Amino acid sequence: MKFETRKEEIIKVAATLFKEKGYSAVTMRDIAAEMGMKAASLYNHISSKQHILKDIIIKLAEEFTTGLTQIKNSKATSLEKMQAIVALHIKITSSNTDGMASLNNDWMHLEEKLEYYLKLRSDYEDDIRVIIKDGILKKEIADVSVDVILFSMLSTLRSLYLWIPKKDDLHPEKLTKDLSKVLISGVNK
Amino acid sequence: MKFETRKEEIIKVAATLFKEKGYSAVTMRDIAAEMGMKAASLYNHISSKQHILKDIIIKLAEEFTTGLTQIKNSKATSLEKMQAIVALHIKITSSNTDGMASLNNDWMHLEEKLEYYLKLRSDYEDDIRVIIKDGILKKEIADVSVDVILFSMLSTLRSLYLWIPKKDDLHPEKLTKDLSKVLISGVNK
DNA sequence: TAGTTAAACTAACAAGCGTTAGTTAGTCAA
DNA sequence: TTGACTAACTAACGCTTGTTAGTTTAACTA
Repeated sequence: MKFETRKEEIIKVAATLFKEKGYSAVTMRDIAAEMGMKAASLYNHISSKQHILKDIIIKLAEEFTTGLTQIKNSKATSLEKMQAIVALHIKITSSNTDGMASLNNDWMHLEEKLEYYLKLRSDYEDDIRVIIKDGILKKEIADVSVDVILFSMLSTLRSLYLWIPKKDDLHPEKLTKDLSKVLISGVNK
Repeated sequence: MKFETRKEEIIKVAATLFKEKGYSAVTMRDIAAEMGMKAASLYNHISSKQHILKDIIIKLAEEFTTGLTQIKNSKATSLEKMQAIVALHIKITSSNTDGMASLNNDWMHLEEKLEYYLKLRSDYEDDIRVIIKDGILKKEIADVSVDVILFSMLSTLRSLYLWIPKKDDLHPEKLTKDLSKVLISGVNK
């Protein structure tokens, strides 16, 4: 709180409200009220509502891209890379669950940056697809449809923002271990 | 198309638009334009925008409740019940992918029916939790955290609406088999 | 102390919102 | 042919939206 600029405070408050009701249902007056000021005063710190959304989403999307690039270029096995992806999502999501809600649900309201976001996302998915394919080739991963594996894994990881805040006593390492086990080894005995 | 009432047409069109932009960002004028009429004319068939949302969401939520009740009361093993839940989600989702988007993303904009919806949802999750617990007790399911299993499974099933429309050649039985395998047996060799 | 700046304010704008009232044109049964 | 019904229309309502302009207040800086 201490060293946060007023702009960062507004973005954080906005992200919380966006998570609850979605970008379109939140008004500048809602954000201002939560900040204890009038809507017009927000414009001393931010340039537009759209810009707030962009700041939230693009920052997170680029974090994911950076993280995955490191994993991709490491010399871990495919299964180890999968586990590292789980850890990456848990790390980023638990540091900003509110922002993750916008990333997942409000990306379509990006205007100028929409195309850029879509590129980041499809590249991200393609990179994971390559890791899975490689794992199947090296017999580390079962020969099921690549898309089914990718979809199932990403669905779970992208929903973490809904679930992590409910666990008040979060141990990222333990969650990474448990979730990796369930995603990779399944749940049957 | 033939035997659809005008009201059903409007609800279907609205669901498609809600999926693309979310309930709050879709205007009655948007829906009307897509129907080839003026916004005011919609009110000859529906009573309010809110009512359209309610029709979409509550119908689906009740379908899930009915389906799960049947599974719960069957004498299948826990693993068979899990597989039946996967099949239930695939069946309902593929019959109405657009509506599923509203169910997942716009339930918080329900007004009078919000409480009822939340009750259906939490009962639904509780019923699945019981099935998982029972499976762990009977050594059919690995002794991992019940919540991790529930969360991982439901995240994937709730995201099906995003993924099913992309597969133009959908075979529900094959998808059920593949997805059950990945969710239950995992992906490693 | 005087000048500058940061960050709040009030007031207002044009545009868009969901919805209502009243009207009109076409279709069918009596 | 008349009367009722259906489903569209135009026009407008009161309200809310994001945003701008201009002003005020208080705190630093010279």
